Amino acid sequence: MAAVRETRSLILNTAEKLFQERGYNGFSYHDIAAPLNIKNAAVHYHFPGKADLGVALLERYREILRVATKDFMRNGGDATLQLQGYFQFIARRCEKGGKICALGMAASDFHILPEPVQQQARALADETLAWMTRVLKLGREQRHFFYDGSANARAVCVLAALQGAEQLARMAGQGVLEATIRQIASDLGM
Amino acid sequence: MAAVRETRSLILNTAEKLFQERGYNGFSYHDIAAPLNIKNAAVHYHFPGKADLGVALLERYREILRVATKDFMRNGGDATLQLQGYFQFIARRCEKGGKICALGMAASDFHILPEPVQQQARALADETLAWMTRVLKLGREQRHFFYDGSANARAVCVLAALQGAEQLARMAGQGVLEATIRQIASDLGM
DNA sequence: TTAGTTACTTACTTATAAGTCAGTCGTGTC
DNA sequence: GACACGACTGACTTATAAGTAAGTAACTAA
Repeated sequence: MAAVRETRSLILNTAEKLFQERGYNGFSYHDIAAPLNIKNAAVHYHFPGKADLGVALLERYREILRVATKDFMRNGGDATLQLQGYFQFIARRCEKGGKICALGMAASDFHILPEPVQQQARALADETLAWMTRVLKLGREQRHFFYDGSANARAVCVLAALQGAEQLARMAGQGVLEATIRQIASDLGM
Repeated sequence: MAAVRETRSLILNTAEKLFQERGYNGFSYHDIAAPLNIKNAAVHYHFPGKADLGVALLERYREILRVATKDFMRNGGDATLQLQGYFQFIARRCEKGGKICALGMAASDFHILPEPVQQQARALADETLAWMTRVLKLGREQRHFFYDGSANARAVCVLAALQGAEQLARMAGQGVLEATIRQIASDLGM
């Protein structure tokens, strides 16, 4: 028997990878169970329905983001560092196998997600946008970034470009993501 | 009985709508057949396998784009008009029901697409990027647009931002797409 | 030492998707 | 007026996904 809660984490890891590669409808309980050498029903033991799995997935994802940005959101700090951290977070998660970050995948699968998973997806989008807006706002005040328009409109633009680039990269090559990140950074005067 | 080729077009219309709303794995032959009051098997008559349907869908989509840009690609022309046309094309296709344009959906579903459909998706991405690059290149030469960096890197950025915005708009509201379009236009000095 | 709990497995059920195939029905053709 | 053809329908098959129920092995606490 595995250590306490061990299997649950392994299931979430595997499911997250599959979700980012293939989308919510693109993997089954069997696809999760097989590489872990457990049975389909073991996954149902930890996550009775697929919606439970989806919610847990996005909750964990939000938690990672929240931990990484908590201090900045509360006390402010170096906006450049925050943004570069996010660039790395995205690049790392997408580099091998053309994965798409959970936010982008949740967005494109939005209409086929069960309602509780949609709620998580919306929360993730809201939190990410709120954080990005604050980064750009503080960054401009600190004269680290330079841009026209409201911080909010700019945040939407930057986040959209990152999400879109991850996806285009699947078809037009990994260079697309790197080129976009460089261009965004350069546009902001980083 | 329907007029010649009529049903085929209706199937493609319905499938395209479903694809843009729910993704490749998110709809079935039954979902296409039901609103047209035909049977599942009638869809198979026109498109034996789902891959045939996917290929036909993207081929038609590419054709629409090609027709709309053919003259510009050959002889040049007003870059502002081309770009504004694309903004409208995207906004119209996405406004109701949170659809995502076929390029973006193909990207996020890429790894679950049958190989022939992947080829179509790659071709669509390449063509769209080539067109966007030419628009931005000519537009700068004509002094309609102003931007830093290569036309190619900028094209990737603009296209990525549009694709990403469509998707974020599903979760964060339609305003996101409009804000992004305005911001892109403003950044280019339009 | 036994009763309970956790983390599973075995062996199903049910639903739905993709796909097949023989047959039907109207339409123009010779 | 028989015949062929295009565009379907009806009635399947097969595969796979989600989900369930009953049973079991190992540890845990009274």
